[in-house]
Amino acid sequence: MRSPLPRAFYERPTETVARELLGAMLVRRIDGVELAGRIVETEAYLGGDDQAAHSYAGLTPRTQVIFGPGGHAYVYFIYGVHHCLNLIAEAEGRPGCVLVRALEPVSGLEAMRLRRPAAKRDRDLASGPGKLCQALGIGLDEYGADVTDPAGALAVHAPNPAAPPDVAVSTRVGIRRSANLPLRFFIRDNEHVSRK
DNA sequence: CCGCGGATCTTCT
DNA sequence: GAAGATCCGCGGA
Repeated sequence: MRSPLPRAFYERPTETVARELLGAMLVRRIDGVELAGRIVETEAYLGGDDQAAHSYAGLTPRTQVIFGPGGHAYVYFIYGVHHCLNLIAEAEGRPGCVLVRALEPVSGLEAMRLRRPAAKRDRDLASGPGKLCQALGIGLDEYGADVTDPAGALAVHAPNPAAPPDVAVSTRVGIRRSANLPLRFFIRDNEHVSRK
């Protein structure tokens, strides 16, 4: 009997949440099937003076959920093509979110392959923020979803405490502003990380 | 393996 | 108008 990580896990400093999400299991129920992947890469987007964060522009219809309580999903559409999934950190009233950048597929691989026809190998299924949303069928319908809800279609389960990941840190990928901050976390030498 | 450009929508200047 | 937390197919080495 598994249960999702509680809200208290998320309502902590964003960097801590980003680091400790490594190794956790993202579980997606869709079309009667359960898909799951281990989180192997994340990035923290902070409140305050992090100019790369969407919340830097203030509270807007799009960024509303980032200012709400922790443990909810922030999904947005980018480049007219892809969706990206974030998990909200910090308590209500304080912005902060964690971009889920890559998963190691664990179950439901057949369904993931059907959703990702461009993936030639299994390491292409979810090794990027847009790829993993496509693999798991995550879109704007999941905006605001409560990932601490055991009955929800999207949930996150605790990592195995007996196998703590070897965590590496770098600058974030694909941004221009506040680009020099060490806010990207990934599991060292994992084949499913989006890039070196 | 590496670099380049197109796709195509939302948000902000 | 333009940039953007991206991905993919193509061509060349």
